[in-house]
Amino acid sequence: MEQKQKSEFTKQLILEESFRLFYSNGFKSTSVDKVMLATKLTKGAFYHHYKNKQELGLAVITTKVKERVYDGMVAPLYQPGNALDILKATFIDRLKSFSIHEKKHGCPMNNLINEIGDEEIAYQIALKKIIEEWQAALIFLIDRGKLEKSIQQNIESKAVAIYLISAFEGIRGIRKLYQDDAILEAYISGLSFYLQKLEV
Amino acid sequence: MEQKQKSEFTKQLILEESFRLFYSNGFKSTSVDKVMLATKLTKGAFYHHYKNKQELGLAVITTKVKERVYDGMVAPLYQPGNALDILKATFIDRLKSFSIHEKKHGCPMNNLINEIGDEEIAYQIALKKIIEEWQAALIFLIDRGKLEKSIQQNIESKAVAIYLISAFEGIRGIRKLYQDDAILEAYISGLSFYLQKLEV
DNA sequence: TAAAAAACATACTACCTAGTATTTTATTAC
DNA sequence: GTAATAAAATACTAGGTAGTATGTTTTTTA
Repeated sequence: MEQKQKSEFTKQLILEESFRLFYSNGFKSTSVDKVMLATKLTKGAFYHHYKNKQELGLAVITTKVKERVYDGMVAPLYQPGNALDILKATFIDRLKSFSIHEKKHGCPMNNLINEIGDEEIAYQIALKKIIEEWQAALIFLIDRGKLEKSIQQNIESKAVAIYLISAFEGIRGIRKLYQDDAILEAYISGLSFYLQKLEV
Repeated sequence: MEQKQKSEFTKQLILEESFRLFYSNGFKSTSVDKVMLATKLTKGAFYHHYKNKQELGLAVITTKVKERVYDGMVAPLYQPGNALDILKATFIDRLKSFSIHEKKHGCPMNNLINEIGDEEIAYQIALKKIIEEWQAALIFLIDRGKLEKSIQQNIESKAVAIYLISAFEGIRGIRKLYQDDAILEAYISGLSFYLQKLEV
């Protein structure tokens, strides 16, 4: 049973280093050689654990990228409390909490969507799954807010969910072009106004 | 004077083919060789007109990409008429008018922002310029709408402008993951609700 | 403990990459 | 018409790319 652990450790190591490199330098700019240099293992180890680079890309999306979005943007939506407050907290606080690195390099998911989201159907399916998990959590929260009368009844939960996600991913990209946070503050101001209009 | 025309024609040809290939396959996946194969010229011609691939990338951004955004999303904002109607028309009609190809491959500007927007400051400056031209047009229109009492006085024009742009670019990326327009319809519904809240 | 299998290393292939050096062809200026 | 110059073609370099073939070491199983 020791071999399985070792194998799992290596696969995880490759996953972590490749996520890190994909995020910093992009998917296409990150070669298998570069990933394996970072792990201090060799190409032989890589092709023993993964069929090819696409399989690695998919593994990174379905594990690291998915977990990142889930932890940061999905799980908080299932917490108890006033629905609108949770929306505000999740979207605004998350943005404010980003490191310099995360502001400079944008959203790992959005980067992949725009770099390779139109290339392989397999990538589309994997990335779509993350978006839909996020969307479902938002719809759940908005519906709860309607029931609990903190959010207006007449709005379309799905439309609001998509509009929130779109704007968030959009600004993560745009922020990459700037050296300071002024653009984020404008976004937060725009978002706050929007959320206010959802209030009952 | 015939030589200058020929030179200009070649530069334009290279620009057009590279924009097309960057848009379809991405910037990094498009080699100088591929571009020149499309022009039916050779590498010698390329390096006679451009210093390197970065200079080509910048030229594509400052001409083709910029013009595309200007024609589709900026110029319409300077037309006369009810400000809110113009906002609706520009954002919603533009989205509805996209070809299958444009839906599949997203926004050329947003693709570049997310693929190379964190790599070179030169790219950032060039891309930022387009965003700011767009933003300025939106602020101008929203301010006009306030004056003409079709848009609420108490909103922040800049915040609304950034929120509109973010959501639009965001959905252009997300749409790449899907095979149909349902997600766009949800976005349009979300956008319509938002625009309605700007109304006086 | 020996054979089998898994984990990993080494060495390699075939091809693509940006960019350069040099030559040929077309155009312009005198 | 000829020298100079611009436009473009050809041939090349040095290094990176994904992936393969094969060998070695470690672990498991019988």
